[in-house]
Amino acid sequence: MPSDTATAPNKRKRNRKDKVGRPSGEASRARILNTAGQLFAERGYNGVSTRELAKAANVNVSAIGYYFRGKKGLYRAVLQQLIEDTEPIFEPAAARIKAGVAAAGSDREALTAITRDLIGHLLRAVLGDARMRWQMGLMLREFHQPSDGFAILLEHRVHPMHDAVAELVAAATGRPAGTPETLLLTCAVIGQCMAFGAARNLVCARLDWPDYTEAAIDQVIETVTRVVLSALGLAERGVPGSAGSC
Amino acid sequence: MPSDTATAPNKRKRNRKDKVGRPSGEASRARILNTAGQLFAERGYNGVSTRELAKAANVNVSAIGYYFRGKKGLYRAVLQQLIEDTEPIFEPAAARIKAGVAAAGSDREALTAITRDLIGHLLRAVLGDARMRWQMGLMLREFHQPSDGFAILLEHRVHPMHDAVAELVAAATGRPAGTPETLLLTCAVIGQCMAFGAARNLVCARLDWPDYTEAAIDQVIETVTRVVLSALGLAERGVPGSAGSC
DNA sequence: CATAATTAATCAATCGTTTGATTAAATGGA
DNA sequence: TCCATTTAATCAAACGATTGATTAATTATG
Repeated sequence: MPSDTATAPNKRKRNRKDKVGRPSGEASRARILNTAGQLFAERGYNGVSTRELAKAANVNVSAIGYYFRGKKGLYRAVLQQLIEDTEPIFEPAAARIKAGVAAAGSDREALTAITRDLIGHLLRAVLGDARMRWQMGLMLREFHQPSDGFAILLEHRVHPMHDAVAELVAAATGRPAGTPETLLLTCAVIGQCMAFGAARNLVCARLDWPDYTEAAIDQVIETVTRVVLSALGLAERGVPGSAGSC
Repeated sequence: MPSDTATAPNKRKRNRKDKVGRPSGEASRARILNTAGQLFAERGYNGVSTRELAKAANVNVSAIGYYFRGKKGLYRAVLQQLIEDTEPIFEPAAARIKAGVAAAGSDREALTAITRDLIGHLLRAVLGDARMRWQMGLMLREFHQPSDGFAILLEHRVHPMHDAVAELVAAATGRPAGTPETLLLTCAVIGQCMAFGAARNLVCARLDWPDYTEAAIDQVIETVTRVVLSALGLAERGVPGSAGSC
């Protein structure tokens, strides 16, 4: 019988050893969580049935109710797990940007380096790493069709990252960080990266790519970096790029 | 019983009067098509049941089978209708860009004007017009999770528009239109606009907007226009913007 | 009357969820 | 050490509800 903590079966009561019953519970729970994340990301909440999910995760259907109180609870748990998993990636990234911007002052060379670092890491995460890939897919789904979990996603992942990038944008443009102009430009910068993740099929179709290869990702990063740098007025001169006709 | 044309019930057979039976068939068909488009756009194919759909369109459930041979047929018809509806918007827009670029030659003022026109029209379509809004929502869904209809969407709407914008990008950057750099930059430009449509909830949350108002759309257009112009090296000087530190 | 349009009723299949029983490991008294 | 007890985990089976689809009958119009 599931506990009232909504995230784990009854565990709290026995303090002596805390280990009774079968030992494979944690593994099954994690397997469900992982499989559900991938399937929800690629087909949506309504596109995946609990039976198919259970079969893919090699568990019995009732395990979903046992561990997560049902399908909706599982979806919420997937979002929470997503937040936890991306913590060690996003948290230090945001912190590094903030610290870098504070240290850079008005040194535009330094701001350029920070921007390059940001775009590279963001795009490699969104387009490259297999796990991060479907996690970003799930986030994109939430952005376009928010569920109950959209709020916590906004609070724990979107706002911190946007705030950090907004400081970078503010430093580059010389505007305060809270102005609508800065916020919109921040959305444009981050949106530029997300777009290449969301429209993966479209981009690959246009470029005649089978999928995002390592070399392809490098090309995307180069393009986006140029766009963002020029948008922030940080475009380096002397590089055979698209920006700067001065 | 539905006909074999997959888009209309039996009509071709009677040539004498060609008008027998009830006259409201076309209206019902159109009502289903329109309602289905909106619902599919906001909740996805699996998120809408035929019963709910029929109730929303004020028709009997069997009308879906009668007019469209079932749910899948209805979805295909929605995509085809979408293509037809957006024809008078996209076709002349793409043509105007191509003609404008050809006429502009290397006149950067003219290229700037074309770009302003493009971004303005595109964003107003994606963010403003109620009908175009959910149509774009459907297209974004297809981009992220392609169905059978993705191919014709690609052929009739994506490729023509991308080709036109690619010519503009090529003219602005001085590169050939077919190079990977040009194609990627084109994806970046169009993706920039789509991103503000896809992440509507996110943008509004960040800007503390209830929704995209007329004034809000103007601000978005201004921001995106600046980004794109600077990315194309068309940034006008003397404007208190973010680009150009020359 | 002929025909197109619409209706209610019903179909098998699948949905998410729940049940009761069973299995496997850890526990504690002898 | 042995064995009954406790607990967590897993399972097959079934629940009622809903799904997309289809049927046969009815309505309305030229």
